[in-house]
Amino acid sequence: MENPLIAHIVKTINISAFEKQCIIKAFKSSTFRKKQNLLEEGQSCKYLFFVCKGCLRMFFINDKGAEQTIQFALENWWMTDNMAFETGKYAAFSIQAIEQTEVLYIDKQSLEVLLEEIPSLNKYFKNIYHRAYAASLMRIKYVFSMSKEDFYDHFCNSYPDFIQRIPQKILASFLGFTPEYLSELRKKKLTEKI
Amino acid sequence: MENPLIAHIVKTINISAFEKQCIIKAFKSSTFRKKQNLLEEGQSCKYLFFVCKGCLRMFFINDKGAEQTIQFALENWWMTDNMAFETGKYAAFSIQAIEQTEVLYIDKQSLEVLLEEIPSLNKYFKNIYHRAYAASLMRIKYVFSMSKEDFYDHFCNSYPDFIQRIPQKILASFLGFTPEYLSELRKKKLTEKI
DNA sequence: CGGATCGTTGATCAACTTCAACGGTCGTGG
DNA sequence: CCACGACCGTTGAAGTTGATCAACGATCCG
Repeated sequence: MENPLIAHIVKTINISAFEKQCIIKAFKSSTFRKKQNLLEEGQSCKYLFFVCKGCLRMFFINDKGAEQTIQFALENWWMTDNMAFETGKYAAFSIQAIEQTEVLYIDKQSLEVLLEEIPSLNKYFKNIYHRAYAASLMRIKYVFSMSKEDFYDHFCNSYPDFIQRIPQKILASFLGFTPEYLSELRKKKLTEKI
Repeated sequence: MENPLIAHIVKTINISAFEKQCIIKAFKSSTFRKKQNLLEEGQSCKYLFFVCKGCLRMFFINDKGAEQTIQFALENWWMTDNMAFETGKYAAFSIQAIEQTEVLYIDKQSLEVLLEEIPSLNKYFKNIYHRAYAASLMRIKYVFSMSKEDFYDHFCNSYPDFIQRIPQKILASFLGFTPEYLSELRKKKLTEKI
């Protein structure tokens, strides 16, 4: 029975059994229940999280006082406030469990030690960030090129099973519109289908 | 007189004189004139570009046939269609010079060889993508939390000298609205200042 | 059972787009 | 070097999209 993080790492780089042990030792594990915060906006961001099971979301409070979700992390995704984790400054975002979620986590100093011990991990993380960056640009592309309605359709088609797992309020804020408007769209889809 | 790429790399990692030579040899240089394309949407994306001087933009054609700019690359920035460069699939974006621009560029195979020769470059690129990813998330944050007017103000305040360099049409599409509306905003700012 | 939160509905309103038209400027070919 | 065409920025009128606000029923959780 292997650690999901190790399983994920060996998809991109080769590591020895000893290195696997180093990695396993460097991470701690924890479970968060629904709605529990892993990080709060304005606090310092100590950890980098890897989702083994469950689902996280990253959000911030906008000028109207509403929670604005900006991304999700499912199984095998990394999540932290990258800027804050790296620089030691205060977090611009909060991270919260959407459902009960098991994570592995590591602090910055331990991560640096680990990267010294296993330099090839730099390649692994290079790939992780590379993909995350590319995905993020595609997201910007979609935001700008689609109407809110099309954006909703596109999301439903791309992640049909995932929309079942998240409250509509959160989905609405992720897509960039109000829960009321989402409600209207859903109604429209229903009448269209009949 | 040092190569700007080398100067940029040594800010994050230490490399030997020999390694510097390897890097210099691996890249080719080229100059593109204003409006010239470095990459076209739908074609294969062969190169990764590093801007030595000038300015590039990445854009795509939206469903209304208009060019939608999604990011810029100034001096010391990397740019390519990451997804297409990595996977070998067709580019989702075009890349164009906004002004006369000098770049260094490398193809995927040469880059892979170089990364084998100088593994510490993985760390350098890890940092590049990490920062690009974080910046991209901040951009999404701004898009969602600000009105178009505030977004425009924010951009003007953040890059006061850069707005002089780009046509308004391109700036409007980058900010996600029409040139007509940008024109209205500009007029409004002028009357407000008096 | 009771309170809080969530999704829904409808009316009103503001932000932004669309379209068409005009003057200015830039670059290109003669 | 001039003249022409193409493109760019601007204006204003009319039209859409999506936000806001308030109110109600449903559901979840303690």
